[in-house]
Amino acid sequence: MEPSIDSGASLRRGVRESAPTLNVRLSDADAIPFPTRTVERGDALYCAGEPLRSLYTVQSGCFKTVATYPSTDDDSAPHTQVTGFHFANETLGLDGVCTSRHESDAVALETSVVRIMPVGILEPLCREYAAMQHELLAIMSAEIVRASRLALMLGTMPARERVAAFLLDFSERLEAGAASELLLPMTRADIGSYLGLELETVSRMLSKLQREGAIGLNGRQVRIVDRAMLAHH
Amino acid sequence: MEPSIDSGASLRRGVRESAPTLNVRLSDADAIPFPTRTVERGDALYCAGEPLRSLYTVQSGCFKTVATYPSTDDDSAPHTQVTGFHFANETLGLDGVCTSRHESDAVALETSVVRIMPVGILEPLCREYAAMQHELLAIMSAEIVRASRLALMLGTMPARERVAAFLLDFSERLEAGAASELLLPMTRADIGSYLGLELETVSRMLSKLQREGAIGLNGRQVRIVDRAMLAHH
DNA sequence: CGCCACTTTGAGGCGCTTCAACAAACGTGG
DNA sequence: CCACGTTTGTTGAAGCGCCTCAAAGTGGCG
Repeated sequence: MEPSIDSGASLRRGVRESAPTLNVRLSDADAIPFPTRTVERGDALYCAGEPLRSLYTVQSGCFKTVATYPSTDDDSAPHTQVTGFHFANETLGLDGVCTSRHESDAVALETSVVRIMPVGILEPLCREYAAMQHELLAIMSAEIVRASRLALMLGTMPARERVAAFLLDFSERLEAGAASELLLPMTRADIGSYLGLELETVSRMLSKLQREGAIGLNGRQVRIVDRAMLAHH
Repeated sequence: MEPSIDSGASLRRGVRESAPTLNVRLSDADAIPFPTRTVERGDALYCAGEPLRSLYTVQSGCFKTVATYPSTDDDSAPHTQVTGFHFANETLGLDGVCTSRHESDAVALETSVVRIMPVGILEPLCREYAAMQHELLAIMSAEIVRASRLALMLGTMPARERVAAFLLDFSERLEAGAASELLLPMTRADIGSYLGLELETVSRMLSKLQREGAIGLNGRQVRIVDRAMLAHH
């Protein structure tokens, strides 16, 4: 896929069009000669603990971010969880700004291309262009909201609703926008880790949604049949 | 409490000292004549949906932020959850930057004082001072990490560990720093909502931790007796 | 073709929720 | 001041949802 000039489209849902000031935004970063990098399926774009050199915008493909947490424990297995999936036009590495080190691993779920934006260049750019600064802040804020929504889901929803919400969210974030034919790039285990469920539970809930007629299911191929049924339950 | 000049202390754990550039940071915002506001216990500093006018730094007291989420449902009760507690020197309102509207309610758990930083002033200031911009980005990044950690906890830990982790986190975030005598400003229901548990479960786990000798317990007074026992389990 | 990673489905058990009763602390008005 | 309702906290018993363990099925790829 060639890097499209998405000058009109905002980078994320909920991001406002920029102020009428100088119109240079992250979305327009195509205009800036940032290099790109290709990451093969299963390879890490970066790992937790590495010094933060750049932020990355997904050009094509898909990543998962995996947090490894020594837990409150010392010897036993550390907690680990998929904290997010990231598709085209989404930005990776934001969680590392605070410590100047990456807080999680970013692993490609398929062969993917990212645009590399060095933080040493990004921050001065944002000081120069108000719209760019505003958009970076907006992107980070959106990431806070995203993480909080995840926490809310993990804290309040039963398994069935979590899986349903995951499918809806996934379909809405696709470039096509609200497609009904999905091809999941991640395993049941990944989904389960993300949703705070076991992979067997994810599988069972998908099967149940299929029996109820809300979705069509064939391995990683999912067809959303009844959106309302997924949403209202 | 008078607004202390915490010029040396960083605003949050994990935030690096600023670069050797012009030394104007959010931490030094005392130097800027931002107004303050007092919020009585139980009152809202802001509510979800309101337009974002300012960010707020807690001077004294404590807040909870509550997310109300229409859920995937229409008629039944909406999901609601405490997404965070915020003590002195912590910043409120960051989740609203992306939509220019607050995403949650902020309610004072006790009579509290905040410093009001209008976003219309803050963004230009950050463009002028690199260190200030960097610190704002760092604070937002730290909030992403915080929310992700919460999600990780909700996704992986059993009830006992959640409560133990909550107590440790609380004690570390106190101004005194790692105090062992805590006075919880929030109810069991608040804690439960935050941890994705029922209030009865929180109460049971606290009692259990007391029986095991990890803490002393008397209503909202908690004394941390054995830190290792809380951490390593 | 045969291996391996992934998925599905079943059966049983545990952890947390739910429902319920009671105790304690608090504020309020008589 | 104490009686009173309200809010908060504790503890018990029963039930269910998800996890755990197990086994078989499926698809991709060397």
